[in-house]
Amino acid sequence: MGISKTELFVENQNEVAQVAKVLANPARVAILQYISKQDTCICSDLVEETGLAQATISQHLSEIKKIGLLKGNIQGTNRCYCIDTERWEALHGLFHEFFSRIQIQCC
Amino acid sequence: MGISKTELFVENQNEVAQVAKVLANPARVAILQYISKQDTCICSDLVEETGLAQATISQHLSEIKKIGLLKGNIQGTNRCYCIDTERWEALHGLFHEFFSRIQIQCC
DNA sequence: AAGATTTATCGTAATATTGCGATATAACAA
DNA sequence: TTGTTATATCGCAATATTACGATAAATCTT
Repeated sequence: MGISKTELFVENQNEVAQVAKVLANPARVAILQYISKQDTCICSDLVEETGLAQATISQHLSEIKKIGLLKGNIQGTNRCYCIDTERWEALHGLFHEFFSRIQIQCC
Repeated sequence: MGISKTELFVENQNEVAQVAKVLANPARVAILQYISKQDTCICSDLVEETGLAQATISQHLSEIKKIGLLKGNIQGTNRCYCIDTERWEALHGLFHEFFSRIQIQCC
């Protein structure tokens, strides 16, 4: 296999899982943190910052982009990768809700 | 490859990633939600509930267990899987912090 | 135009994940 | 003890992920 049976689950569960999958790699966590901390937004010092190859970083960025977390202003050769605030807050809410909805009254 | 270079990243980043990996599958999300909603805690109607095979559910439970989210009271044949409240709240905090720490001042 | 710089994409190897059937293990019931 | 029920583990096949080098594409510099 290697493929999740998404059709068995409700949309919310699949969405949590899909976003979690993007966060499920320390490089992508680091990339998100790094991008957010740059005033300048002139990115891909990420290669130097993380020690990963440029191709690898580019791939990770595209995974992050897929869930709508990146807003890129392309300024010539230096792409400017920025976090999409609205989307970020939406995902924050998604996870907050997930963690809050659990009722623990058990054993 | 297929293996993340965890040595390149700080502990916090690896921890977020490790937990996210567990949440990165809709079956595990569903299992967590289901377990939390049961007053009774007599689990593994999970097989019937999710439509996945028993072996698969058992495997997912063991992944969830690995990050400390399950407290199992074994009562005879019916294992009782329960969510570990403290751990749950700790992970809630971990993700809340992750989402909050991002400063968005960019582009 | 020609070279330099930056990012994206392709192809590939190594490893991980997902899901399942078959079987093992453990505890209860009769 | 024997059978039943519930869960765990093993082995496997299909697919996904991770990382990288090589190369393409795009833009800037001169």
